[in-house]
Amino acid sequence: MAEIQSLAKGLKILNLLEHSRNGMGTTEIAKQLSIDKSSASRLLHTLANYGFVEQDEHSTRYLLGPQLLTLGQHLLNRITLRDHARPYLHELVDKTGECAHLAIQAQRQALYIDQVESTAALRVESEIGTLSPLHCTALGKVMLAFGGCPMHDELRPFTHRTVTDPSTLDAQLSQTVNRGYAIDDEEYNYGVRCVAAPVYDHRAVLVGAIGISGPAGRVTLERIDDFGNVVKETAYALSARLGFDARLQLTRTANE
Amino acid sequence: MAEIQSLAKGLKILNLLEHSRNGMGTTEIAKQLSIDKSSASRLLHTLANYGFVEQDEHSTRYLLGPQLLTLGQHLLNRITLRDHARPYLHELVDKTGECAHLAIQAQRQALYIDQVESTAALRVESEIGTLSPLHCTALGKVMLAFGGCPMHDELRPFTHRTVTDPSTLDAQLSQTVNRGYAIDDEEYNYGVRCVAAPVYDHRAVLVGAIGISGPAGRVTLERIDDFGNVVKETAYALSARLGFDARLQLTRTANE
DNA sequence: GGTATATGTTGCCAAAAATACAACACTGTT
DNA sequence: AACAGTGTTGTATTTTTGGCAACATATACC
Repeated sequence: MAEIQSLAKGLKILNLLEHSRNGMGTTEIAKQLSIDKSSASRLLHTLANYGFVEQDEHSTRYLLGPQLLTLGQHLLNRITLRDHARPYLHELVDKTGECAHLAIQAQRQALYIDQVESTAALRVESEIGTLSPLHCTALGKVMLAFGGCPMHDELRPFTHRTVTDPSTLDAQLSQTVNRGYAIDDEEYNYGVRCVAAPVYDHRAVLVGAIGISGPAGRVTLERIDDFGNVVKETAYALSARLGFDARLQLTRTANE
Repeated sequence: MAEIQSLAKGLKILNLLEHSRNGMGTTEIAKQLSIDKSSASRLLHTLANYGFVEQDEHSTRYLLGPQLLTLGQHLLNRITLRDHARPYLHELVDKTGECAHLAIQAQRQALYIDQVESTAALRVESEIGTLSPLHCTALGKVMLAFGGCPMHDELRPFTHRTVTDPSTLDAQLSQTVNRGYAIDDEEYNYGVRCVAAPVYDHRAVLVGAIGISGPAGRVTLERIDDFGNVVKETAYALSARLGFDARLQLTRTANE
């Protein structure tokens, strides 16, 4: 496949500048990319003409420019969580063979807003648009554990495994935070186990959760941690797609 | 000044894609930029390789890519002004009930870098990342009046109230300096009035502006001076937070 | 269903643009 | 004052790019 090399060089410069705290000089950039100073200089001028980089006040070091903000923000406004999440739900189905779901928090419950069915699965009715309780579903527990919103409602039982004791639930939630994914072990529906992980946006705010659910016969307790890690990684990739930067979360939680 | 033309073409493609709702095809892009289909195709492939654009699922139309989000977000992280300003924007919303904005000067325009919406407000699309002209917005007039950077561009009209006469604008700017805040009286958008005031840093250098904007029905001409004083005081408090000392400014202006 | 129109991608060679090298201007340092 | 470092500009050479065409694929129209 043909690549326009000078365009590629310009884009490489932008990627380089991303990782430098205080900008970079022409010579420094040229060395990193193994190109001549003069080429770097001209590439930088072009990038600057279009606002993709800008020079520091002393007209020496180059920084990322405001045009990137403009374009990036534009992107955010037009793409909804659901559109973004869909390919990742498919990825989950491909990797686990189970049904995948996307939910957001609404009305102190988990609102299912998308679903991708596994090909081999029995035909189940779509759960999109349904609300589920937070304390006994994997998607709901993610919101409790990572959303910072405590559970005040009564812990209504749905199966004999449903956790109804607040302190037991608290223990489960901190465990959830530690391992990065939540588990529902037949706590809402008999014979169904679920795993879910958090999705963050560009402000490091929890915006939803994705997860899988399947029959206890296939989603066994032996395999559930493997599933959990797959879900966790996929959710992380989706978050990155939404502009989430793990470092942001660190500073945010540090402030709280 | 030398420009790397193929890089420029790639950047132009990104700018084109910003203004298209559902992406654009190779041929369409080629026509807009008066280049050959084949060139457009190769440029797009290069942009796609680096994540600056991506193809729609049907492998046809091109959209802006996630890398722009990553880079744009990175840029935001750099700007500590934004972090400092946030509580003051909330304060403005609390005191006035209107939307509050923070902007900096970039490319001879006002770059919106943060926004806090009033609770009662209709849900408006975020303006973060957008560039606005200086001569007909309150935030922009602040930069002209207090930034010491004269206006040389043409005064393009946006509404019938937009000031297009240089000497009228000059009079407005000195009035702005005297009272300490700038007003936009439906000069950019019909039905919207804005008020803004300058933010200085520890060196007494203008670093940005904060302000509010709201429907002319609520931000009336009778109340606008009250709003102006609130904005001015809040901006002053933020400046103090950034280490600004009013005495510094006096010595600075005396030296010039 | 079959033809016609439009779109996206790939080879090839001439033509044009980017590069390397050097020279130059400028800054801060020893 | 000489020096080392940086950033920019001129010019010839060489590489890359871009136009043209063919090809493959998708979409519209009888």
